[in-house]
Amino acid sequence: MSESPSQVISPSKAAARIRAAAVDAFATSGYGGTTTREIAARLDMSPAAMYPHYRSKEELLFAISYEGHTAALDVVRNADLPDESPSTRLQALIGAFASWQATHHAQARVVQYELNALTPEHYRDVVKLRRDITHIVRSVVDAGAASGEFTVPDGEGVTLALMSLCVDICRWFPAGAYTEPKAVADLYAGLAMRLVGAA
Amino acid sequence: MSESPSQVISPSKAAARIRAAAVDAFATSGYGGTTTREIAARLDMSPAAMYPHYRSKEELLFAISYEGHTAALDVVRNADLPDESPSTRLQALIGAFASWQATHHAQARVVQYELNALTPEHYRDVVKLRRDITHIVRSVVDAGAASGEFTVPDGEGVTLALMSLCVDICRWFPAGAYTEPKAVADLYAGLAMRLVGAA
DNA sequence: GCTTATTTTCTAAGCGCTTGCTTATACTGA
DNA sequence: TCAGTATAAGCAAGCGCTTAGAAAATAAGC
Repeated sequence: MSESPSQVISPSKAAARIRAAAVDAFATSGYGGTTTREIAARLDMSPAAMYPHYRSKEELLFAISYEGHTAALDVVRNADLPDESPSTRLQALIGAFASWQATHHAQARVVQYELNALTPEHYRDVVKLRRDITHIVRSVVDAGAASGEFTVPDGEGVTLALMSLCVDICRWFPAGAYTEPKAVADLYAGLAMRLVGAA
Repeated sequence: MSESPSQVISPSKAAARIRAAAVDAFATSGYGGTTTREIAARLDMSPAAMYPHYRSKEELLFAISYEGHTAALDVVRNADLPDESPSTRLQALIGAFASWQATHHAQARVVQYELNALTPEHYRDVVKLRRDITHIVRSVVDAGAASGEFTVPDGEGVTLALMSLCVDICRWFPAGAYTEPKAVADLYAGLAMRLVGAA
């Protein structure tokens, strides 16, 4: 019997430092392009220092990925305002999600782009969380369409585009005039209104 | 004196096969996670077979990256219809660009995500081409805003979003109901109209 | 509160294997 | 005939990970 996914994110301070160093390294050089020695070097530790905390390089990636996905899901969950109008809800949702992607763009990059370096089981654990996030967005899109507040010919397509926009932030942020997460959040909340054809 | 970037894409048939095998490998495992032996194995060749064609793994990546960027730029250039209205132009542009990203999603993935495995010089060569593509989209957005056909509070932000949407296709395509490039092209041409606030 | 016992986390060393790439040499089609 | 393309063999360096044992943190006993 293996431990549950949520137990994988060790609460220890040293483990958190290792994850942070690994995020920077993975975001810069990719998972396959990063050596365990390089992660250790960033912390002035010996190459073996990681192993009491994570049994393998892949398990370290999984901890980062799982932590990132739960954090993003929490942000989206907490941003939702079920009693408000679909327009208000969607703006809050997209603004919060976009802001998280911008603020944590290095972590987001690892989380989004290194998924298929995970073992199949770990991949499945993480995909579940991704589906949860998409589902929240989708339900607000559908609520707006049902109330007539949005004009949405294709809920799946619009949701895909909304998610895609936010997820891609970590690839380009920061750029041009958009160097602050708040600026990206405001831009994307407005564009989301346009995408769903809100009044 | 080094050769010009465009000479790097060898016209030989064997070189093209090597690039194709490398695209699949890089798209699956990332640049750092792919070995030159693995690329050779996909072609049933010896590990040394690549070196008469490309002097290093990085040069192979550059050839793929440069070829992909010029192909995408050509597609966008040829899709533009300078005599038409901004709405027609933007739909043609985004439709063609999105379609290319979907059709060549493996190549696009390497092209978009492995940029910083390139040497600084090679990186600069490629970034020039990226700017050219963005500039074409931007000029159509501005033309529509100038003519009053579009309502665009922030041309930079909208252009950023349009490019981001298209570039991210290679991450998720195919998915759900969107398994054909044409379906993605049509969806995105319509969404582009919404993003620029077209009538 | 101080010592002792226990557990956890680290390092130094290194194992077996793989890496990108080179060399020397043979083959092949124009 | 001969440049271009392939191969077999292999080098120096680097890889993920393991081990043995030192050091440091934590818990227990008095």
